Amino acid sequence: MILSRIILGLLALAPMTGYDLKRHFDSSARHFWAADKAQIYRTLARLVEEGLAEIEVIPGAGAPNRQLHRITTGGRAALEAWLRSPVEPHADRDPFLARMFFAEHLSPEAFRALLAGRREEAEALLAHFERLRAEAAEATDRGTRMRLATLANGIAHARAELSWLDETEKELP
Amino acid sequence: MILSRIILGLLALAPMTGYDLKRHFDSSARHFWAADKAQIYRTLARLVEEGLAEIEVIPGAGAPNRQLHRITTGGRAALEAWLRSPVEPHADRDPFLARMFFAEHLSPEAFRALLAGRREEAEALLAHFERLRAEAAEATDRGTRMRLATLANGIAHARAELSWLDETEKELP
DNA sequence: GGCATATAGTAGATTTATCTACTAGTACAA
DNA sequence: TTGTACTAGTAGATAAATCTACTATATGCC
Repeated sequence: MILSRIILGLLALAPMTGYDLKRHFDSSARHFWAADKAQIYRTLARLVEEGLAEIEVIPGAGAPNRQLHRITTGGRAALEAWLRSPVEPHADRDPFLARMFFAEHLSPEAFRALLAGRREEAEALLAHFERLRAEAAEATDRGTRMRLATLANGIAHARAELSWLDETEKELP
Repeated sequence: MILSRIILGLLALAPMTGYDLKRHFDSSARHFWAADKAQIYRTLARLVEEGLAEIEVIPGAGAPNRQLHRITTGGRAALEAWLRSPVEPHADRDPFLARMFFAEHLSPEAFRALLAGRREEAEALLAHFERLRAEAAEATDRGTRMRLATLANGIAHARAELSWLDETEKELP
């Protein structure tokens, strides 16, 4: 499963709790992967079972314990093996484009609203990405520069989407 | 399920067999939805159960019968209700970007190969889209123009990906 | 004081999607 | 004549993802 390898990759950056991971998936990893909370915890449990990660329980004074997950040597090996394996086929599923494809069944107003909603989303996404990029310090090491390049990919696509919206709104008023 | 509504949309264009639908998902609908053959047939069966589509069996002379699926009045209503409902949240999952994010664990050669593979894919996709666009006659009706705009979206993103690759290969040789 | 939000995690069910392996005939080419 | 690819569909298992609903505590706000 790809999710398990992404989690290993994140744990290789720093030991984390399930909650920490969820925050990563909602911010820095948002442009390439989404993960449900339940799925993250389940996957972590499996990684521990397989010996690819281990748990250090940090007792919360009163508060619930934190289970800090740390990648093991075996985990690092599994991560690297995955990175060297053939890239999984990728087929995007975009509910907006699906609607666009059949939008002839919509009234002109409803159609314009559809495009407006997409624009709002794309703008929010672009703002999110640019905030992330601004937060990042200058890229010194190769790892950071690669993560920034991944972010640049999200920015490029968000901008492409906005340009396409400009054109489309002109073409199909 | 979104897939069922997309299938209704395609059936609204013309009555089709499961096989015909599969071909659509692999060509004209490829930039926004992928569907497994088994999933298509299962979904068709459900649509018939729900009265949203009906089957006309076309006996094959010797060859297996074709089950032509035709959208019903109820099916058209369901399609339009879906189009008017709020757009489903969309979170893309891109295995390539996931690897890119952790590519510091790769050797420089393996990293270059990763980018080269992505470039090949993007070029093939762009060629596929441009072939589709060339095949299409001039857009006269609104429906065709909307489908062409959907295609233009795919083209815009394929081009954005190629530009990003150009930059990234310069930035991270 | 009461409420919302963030932290941290668990449990179970259901829905979707994918994988594998079949049947069966047609068309075409080496 | 054997093999490959295409058309058309079925069956069952497994994997992955999502939804819903819980338990707790801490922190800050009005």
